[in-house]
Amino acid sequence: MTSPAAGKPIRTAITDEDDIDFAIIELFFFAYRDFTSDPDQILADYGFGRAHHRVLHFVNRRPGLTVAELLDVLKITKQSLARVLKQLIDTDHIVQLQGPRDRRQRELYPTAKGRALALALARPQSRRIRAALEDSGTTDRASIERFLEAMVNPELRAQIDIVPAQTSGKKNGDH
Amino acid sequence: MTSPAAGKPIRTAITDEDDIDFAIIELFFFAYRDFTSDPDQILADYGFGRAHHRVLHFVNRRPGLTVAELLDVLKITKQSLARVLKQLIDTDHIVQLQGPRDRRQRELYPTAKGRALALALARPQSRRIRAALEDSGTTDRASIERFLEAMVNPELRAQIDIVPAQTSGKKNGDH
DNA sequence: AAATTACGTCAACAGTACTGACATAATCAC
DNA sequence: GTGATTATGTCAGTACTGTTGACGTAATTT
Repeated sequence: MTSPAAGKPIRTAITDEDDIDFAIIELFFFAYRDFTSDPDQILADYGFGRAHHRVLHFVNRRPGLTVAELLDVLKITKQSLARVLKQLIDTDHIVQLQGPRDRRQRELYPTAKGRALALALARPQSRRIRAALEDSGTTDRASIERFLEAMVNPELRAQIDIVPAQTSGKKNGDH
Repeated sequence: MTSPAAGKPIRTAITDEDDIDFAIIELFFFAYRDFTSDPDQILADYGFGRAHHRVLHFVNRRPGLTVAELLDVLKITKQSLARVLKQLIDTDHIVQLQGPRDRRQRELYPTAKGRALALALARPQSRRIRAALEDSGTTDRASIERFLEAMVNPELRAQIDIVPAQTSGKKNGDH
């Protein structure tokens, strides 16, 4: 059962005593696991995966963003993006337009089909969030947003605020 | 640039107007992206990936859990687990003991080495959480925990509470 | 004119997940 | 006890998503 040189088993659970916040680390894992599982059934119907979902989401959120910008947001490589982007273009969920200023750039836009799919994918996730806010008795929605935003690397927070506005109470409307 | 039958580009950003909570959907993506990137450098030094991290985490959190229980927590298949678990056992981070009641079962325990690695991996994540709580001015830590827990599928919330306790309230030594 | 940039693509590979099948040992039900 | 079920391990094959490095083309910048 145990190999000869194996260390001895530790039978006590690791806890927060080591000044490590295992509680939230674990909650984050469970929450994200179930959060991302929501759209999986829908995606499977299209033969798509989570990578397609992410691309579709950001193209809908920031229509006209370039390939380079998308790579920067997703933090993946060109080759990883190429495959899923090509599929989304071939299936007419996304179209590319030549950049107006710089004709080397490809601005990415959703089609009506792509927008509809993005909405369908977001719907169950949004329902989950809404229910969680209610079930947890959260009165101050902005506090959740502030926490999540603070979890993001400071130098990357700029990516978040690129979006239109109307996030929470006011949020963008004033800074 | 656009194929003949391509749909027309939609140039307006998708927003919360559709009653979809894109703000938190997106924040969750960014937060988790950076949260999971913390341990990557350490893992790379060992030739491990995120799957190893998750296994190591839960074996340290619930020493003596069986393979079946671990599969249920991680929501992956036996074959997916087999490879990473084998590596962790071969490198003496985890040991298996025959189940006392049911000898078919394999109880999983961390070794001192495995515990040390789990702590090292959790440290930067915990730092990020602590900083986020402070930076966001969160006074009610429990409210964040309640929200995250409410994001988990109700039937799976039992998995969370298996752990020792001292989740919220005052934690342990009330620091 | 030369260097750089934005994008696309090719080849090769790694990590993590899946399904389905099969084997073994132990336990449970009758 | 015999048979069914359970817990685990393993084999084979596959899919998706990610990586690096190299190369080509068109457009822009210097």
